[in-house]
Parts: sequence; structure tokens; C-alpha cells
Amino acid sequence: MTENRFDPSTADGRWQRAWDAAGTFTADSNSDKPKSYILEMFPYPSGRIHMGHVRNYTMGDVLARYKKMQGCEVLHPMGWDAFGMPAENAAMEKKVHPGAWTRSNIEAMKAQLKRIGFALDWTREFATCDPEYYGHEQALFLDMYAAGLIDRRSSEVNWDPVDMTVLANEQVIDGKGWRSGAEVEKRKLDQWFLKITDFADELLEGLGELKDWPDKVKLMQENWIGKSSGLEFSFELSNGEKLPVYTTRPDTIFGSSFVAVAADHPVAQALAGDADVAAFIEECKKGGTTAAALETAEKLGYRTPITAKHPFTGEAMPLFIANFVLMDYGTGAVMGVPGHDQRDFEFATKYKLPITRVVAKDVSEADAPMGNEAEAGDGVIVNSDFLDGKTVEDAKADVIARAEAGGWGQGTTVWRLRDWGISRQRYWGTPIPFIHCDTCGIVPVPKDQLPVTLPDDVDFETPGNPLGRHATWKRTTCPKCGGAAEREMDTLDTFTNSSWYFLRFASQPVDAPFDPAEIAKWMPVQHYIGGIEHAILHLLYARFWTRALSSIGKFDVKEPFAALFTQGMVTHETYRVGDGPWLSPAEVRIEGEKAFAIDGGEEVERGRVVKMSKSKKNVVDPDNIIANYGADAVRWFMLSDSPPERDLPWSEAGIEGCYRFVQRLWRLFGQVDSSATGEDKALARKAHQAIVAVAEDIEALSFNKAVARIYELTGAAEKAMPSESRNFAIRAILHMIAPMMPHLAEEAHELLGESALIADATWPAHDPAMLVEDEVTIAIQHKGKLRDTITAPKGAPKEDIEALALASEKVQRSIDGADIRKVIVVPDRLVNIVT
RNA sequence: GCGGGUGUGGCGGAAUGGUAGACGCCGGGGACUUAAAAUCCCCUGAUCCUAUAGAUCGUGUGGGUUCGAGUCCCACCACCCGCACCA
Repeated sequence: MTENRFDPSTADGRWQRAWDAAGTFTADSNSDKPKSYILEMFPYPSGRIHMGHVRNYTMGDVLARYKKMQGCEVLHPMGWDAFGMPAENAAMEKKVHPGAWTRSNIEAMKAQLKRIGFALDWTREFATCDPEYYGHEQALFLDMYAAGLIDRRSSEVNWDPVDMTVLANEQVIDGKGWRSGAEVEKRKLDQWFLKITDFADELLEGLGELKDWPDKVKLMQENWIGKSSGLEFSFELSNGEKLPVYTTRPDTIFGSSFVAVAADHPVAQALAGDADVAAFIEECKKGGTTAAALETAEKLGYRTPITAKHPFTGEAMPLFIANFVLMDYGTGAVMGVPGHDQRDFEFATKYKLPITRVVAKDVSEADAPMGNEAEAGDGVIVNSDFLDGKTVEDAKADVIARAEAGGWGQGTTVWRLRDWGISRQRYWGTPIPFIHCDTCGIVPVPKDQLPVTLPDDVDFETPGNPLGRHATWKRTTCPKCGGAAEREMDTLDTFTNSSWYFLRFASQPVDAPFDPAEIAKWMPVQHYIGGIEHAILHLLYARFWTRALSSIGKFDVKEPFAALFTQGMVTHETYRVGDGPWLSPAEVRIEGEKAFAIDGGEEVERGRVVKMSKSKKNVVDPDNIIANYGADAVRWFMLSDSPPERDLPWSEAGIEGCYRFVQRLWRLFGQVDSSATGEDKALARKAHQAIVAVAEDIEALSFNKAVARIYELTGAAEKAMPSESRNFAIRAILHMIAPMMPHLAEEAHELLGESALIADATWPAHDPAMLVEDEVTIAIQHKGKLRDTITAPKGAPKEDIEALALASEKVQRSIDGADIRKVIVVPDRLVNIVT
């Protein structure tokens, strides 16, 4: 070989074009091969591919190419999650249409993905803002409506009283609107809901089948669904009404010292004639709607003149209106047990209400004083009449049984999961296919009138809902009575777009959302890869849509993703001078431990390594890196070092190391010597072991370990003398790196005289006989510390190993004549001598 | 506030309860070269030391179980992710 360097700037494009021309990665659903559907969470077209995308898609790409080498027919598609707020923000800031902005972003990002050489089936590409896509989504939505899975009710949103617009949680900063700076209020609107709670039990039970999901994600979903059992019962109020409450701790009922209702509870609303009560309810409306905001806000209460009668003691307890009680959970009213619930404790402390101990470690500690926080732990019941001495579990059952027998309450199951509100007061989303008619009420758009498309001529100058302001779009006729009517102006939450896109990838008929026969062939997704930030919402919604569509007979799949993998983020050091503006890596020169601003030469503080973000300016653009080092070096970096579920710190030194390795491999591939003869058993054994180990590592998505093994085998092959074994090892390395560094692999494959694409090659075969070693190294410990190691034949009897261990001079010196009390021998591994 | 996770050399990390630090990066020394780049070789957890040897310490902190703990148990600390209208 004369040319000694691999040149990605020519090779990358050449092989990308070759794959395109051959249709190498176009999935054939009629193939006889076993099917494998590999999917990464599709991107939002924000404008540029970032390193997080590169990492995510590289992992999926390695899996897809590997599965193909193992003989599978692989479906590995790509598309665009194209609706969302940033497009409307761009419209306001840059005066471009959200659609035009989105389309040009897609074009730019697609070109970027192509330059990285991903093995994607681009014939199935779509964007969720395509009317063909969202029209089918509208049809599915109407099917769910017909099946009773959708309803409409009032719900709270963040309201900006200055801009007169609904704000997303993200747009509420410290309780204030992000543009106006006005104090945000809660406001009620009529909105559409998907009845995900109808599937709460199924979604919980279904987690059990997901063997290849991370336990942590399943646990998070389980807690999110939040199945709890408890007691629902009614207090008799002093005004003659009954107040239903729900509690998960009926065992602590004797510790109850107050009752509280939510500010929007009917009991509170009925008192709103009083100016003080009205003012308090108004006060409760302040602030945003997030759980974090509600739970960290100061606990506020208003003591009403009403009292509630304790069901056992008959005591009259004060009734409060409280800001920490949620109308959405349980019945919107709670019994307050300050001794054993932290929120109740804080509330009781503030309003000087009795705090009674009713659970103790032991009966003898019934009178132990309470500390400065609630005790939510387990124990026995005390100070509770007939419950005294019972365990928490027994007491719960006893109280529920007595309530049911007495007819004043019953044991119930309550879910933390709430129905999914899908109405958004925005333009750039799927129009909700309903019509509001004064005569007929709410009428679904007939399916033959779908898709309901977005109008193009909209203005974003004034805040609020652009569809509502449009001159003509909302005007239509009622499908029922033919009279004048208005279209629904809200659009669907973008999470609905990502709840079924994986089904559309599997088949794309024109006249239907999907083809059930194709779904049967490809689903479930064999490997789904994406960020941990989607652990709950997106994944739960996608599971829900799959089950909901399955329940109405669309297909026969219950769980969409057989295996899930959540990858870590790509991080980078941060740079700034004092409290000044952040500097990007490109604006900084590193010298040893120190860093200096290129512009001005000032010393720059090297800050923490955090997720790459625009706000910290610690971003590295994949395009520049690919231009400098080629796609394969970047791909290799993404797979090296950090375990894929952890964060990956980007560094210039690291990518340079990867580039050097690309060149090292290139030189090695040039050293296949067809005239070489003879066997190099040690090297051959290493190669066979690596073939098995790398395959196992890829299947476990432990790419960092696969990379380490390839480094080891490469080092051994470089040092070895020419032989047939060495040629075998080099070719094995070539095939093993093919899924990871496909451009280099194709170029070397061609150089070795192969005419076919290595992308179509099969994974190298191994000889099982070559996997076992004949000798093992055994560690000898004394007093728990390593004293010596010995070499012994594999599988040697315990007695022989013990004798060898005791014969060691170093071991004898350490024992120093002491009595040997015990010798533990772990075959082929270790001897531990206890004196 | 609630739920989930992570913590090992200068850095990223490896390690079925069994030799802690594989592999990579950084750094140091050397070879090659007129020189540089590239490449190759050696060293590289800390401390002590009579120094090719040996000893002690060492996996966030404090306890515990075990012949043996990075790994299991208990308590704590720090950081990260999510919290339902960001995607």
C-alpha cells in the first residue's frame, strides 16, 4: 500500500452514496429473515443536530448494522417530531412562518445525519407536521372519541394576565410570565382529556412484562401511576352537608385534628360570598400549576366557621380551606393527621392545631413527645381506642371494615395518575377535529373531511391563540344541522404526535394510519433508545396509545417497546471570566491546567462539566468535528469510554485519540499478508474470544466494553508476526468495527479485494474450542491481602492448589509460623489462608 | 417538597461477593528525523522505604455482615434527572 492515511473527506461521502445507490438499508417487509426494528427517539427539528443526537443515533446505528450482520431484516427509520413551541417562538422573533422554519431545519438536519453515515431507511421518513400524518392522527383521535376514551372538562392552566395568554410551565419563571414578567395566575378552561386512567391498571400490570426495560424506569412509571388503597368516607359537617374525603392512612384516624378542602372545592366555593373567603381563594390562585411550585409554596389555610364531626370520637374538628390540597387527587378534601404526615405537620404547627402521636415504635412509647417533624414510618398504633397495639396494616384493615360495616365509608383504590389533558392554545400543532355548534353542541368532524389542516396565513404579532384570531379559518358549518358553526381552536399536545409515530414507520398506507399486517410483522420495536428525561411522560403516553388502539381493535400489540435503553447526556467543560458571559469552547485556548480567552488573552475559569447547552455555550458542533476528523472518529468517540447510560464528557483530546485509532486501524488493515503461513495460537485464541465478547457487549449495549476489547485485540495483532492467525485476527477486527466505523470498514474491505459491501457482510464466525484457556492465574491471600499469585492448569483439584499455595515462599513469610485455622480454595481463582 | 439515579487514580472508566484500577485520555522519559509532524518503545494511584525487593493506605462519609466488600445491609453527604402545557 502506498497511501498510508485514511482520508474521511473523500471516503465518507463515497460510501454514503454507495449505500444510498444500493438501497442497503431499505427495509424489506417481505423478507424471510427474522425482523428487527431498531428505533431511536426521533428528533425535534430545532435547527442543528447536536452531540446528544449523534450519541443517541450512533448507538442505534451500531445495533442496526450489527443485527443486519447477524442475519436480520432490519427496520431502522428516521423522522421528525415537528410540531412544538420553538417554531412559534421563531415566528415571533424572526418573522418566519413556523412551517417554513421547521422545513428548512429538517432539510439541514437531514443533511447532517447523512454526513454521519447512519444506516437509516430514508424511504419511510416523515414529519409529524405533514397533513398526511396529522390527518391520520385526527382520525385515530375520533376513533378514540367514538370508543369513549376522550372527554371534555374544566382544568387549570397558567394564565399571564398582562399578555392575556396561556403559558407553558417552561414559560413560567419564578412564578412570573417569561415575557411580561407579570405574576402568573391559575385559570380554568374547558379542555379535552384522554382517559389514560381507564388504563391505569393495565399500564401498571404491563410493566411486569417489560423484562428488558431498566428497573429504574419501570419503578418511576409505577410511582407515577401511583396505585394506592385507602378509605373513602364522609365527614358530617356542622352545616348539615356531607364531605367525602380520601385517605391512604385510615389507621391514623384518631390522630386527625383538622379537615381541609381545596380552594376550588364546592364547599369552599359556597363560602365565597364572604369577602375574606373570596380574598383567600383569590390568594390561592397565585402561582403556577406545577407540582414543584405547589408543594414548595408556603402552606396557607383559612379557618372556616364550619366544623366536621370525627366518625369515632364525635369531636368537632375545624374545617380549613388550604392551598396544598389538590382538587385533582382523591376527593379534593383531606383529614389532617399532623403527627404522621409532613404537610399536615407544617400546617398544624402554623395554625396551632393539636399534634397527637398515634403511631409509635412500641406501645410503651405511646407518650413519647413528637419531634420537629412528622413520623411517617411503620410501628404500632397508640392513643387510638380499639386500634391500640395493632400494626399499621391491621389497623388500616380494621378501620376500613368498621366503616363498611357502619355504612359510612368504603375501602377504595386511588391512582396518582391523572387523565391526560391534551388541549393546547397554540397554532403549531395538530388541530383538534371538532366543531362547536350553538344548536348541536360539540360535533366531531366527519372522517371524509379530514385532515383539518392549519391555515398558512396567521399572525404571531399579538400573543394568544393565532387560530382564534384568524379571520376565516374557524368559520364552518355544522356537519349535523348544516348551520353556521366554529371549529375547535385548540391543537393537540405534541406528545400525541410521538405516541404512535413508531406505528407509522412500520407501514405507511395513504388511506389509513397504518396497516395491521405490517404492524404484526415489525412490532414491537426490538430496541428503543433515547434520553432518560422521557422515562415517564413520552414512554407512558406511547404505551397508553398502543394499548388504547389495541383495545379498539386496531391491531394486536399491547406493548410498543420490547427493550428500552436510556442513554446519558453529552457534557462539556464550561468557561467564563468571573461572573461574565459564558465562552464557547471555540473561544478558549487550553494550556495545561489553564485556559485563556483567544480574544484578549485573559485567563478563563475552567468550570464544571455539564450538559451541553446554548445557555452555557459549552456546545461543540458535530459538523465542524466531522469536517476535521471524519464521521468514524466521532462515532468511535460516542461509543468509547463512558458506559452508554452515563454522561459522556466531550473533549478535544478524546476525539484526537479516536482519530489516531482510525489511522492505526487503517495501517493494520493494510498489513494482511496473503503469503503468510503458520499458526499463532495465542493471537487466534484472543481473536475468537473477542468475536464472542464484542457480540455480547453490543447486544448488551455495553459499547464501551466492546471498544476496550477491540483496542486490546488490535494491540496484540499489531505486535504479532505475520501468520494465518494474524490475517484472521485482522479480518475479524475489520468486521467487528464495521458497525461502529462503517466508512473505514468499507474502504479497507475494498482494499482487501472484496467487491461486496461490508454492510452486507455477516458477523465473523468463531471456534468454540478456541475460547478456553489451559492455564489460570490463582491469587493467594493471607489476612485478606494478596501475597502471591501462582499459575496452575485450569480445573486443577483443590488439594493441589492448596499445596501449591502453601509452598509459596512469599506466603510462608507472611504466615510466619502462625497456626493455619482455615484454607478457602475457590477453584481457578483464589486461595485464602486464615491464621 | 415528592419520585428516580449517580459517586472508583490527574480525567473517562473496568471488575459473576474472590488479584481494585482492564482499556482509553492526559502527563513524563526514550527511539526515529537535519528538524518537525506522524509513528514506535518504556513509565505513570498515594505514602513510606534499607528502592528491580518490601510495607502501609486506598472505590463519597460513618457503621455493619463475611475467610474475603467497589460489589450486600443500615445511616448520612454531594451532585444529576423528572414532577403532568419544554421536547
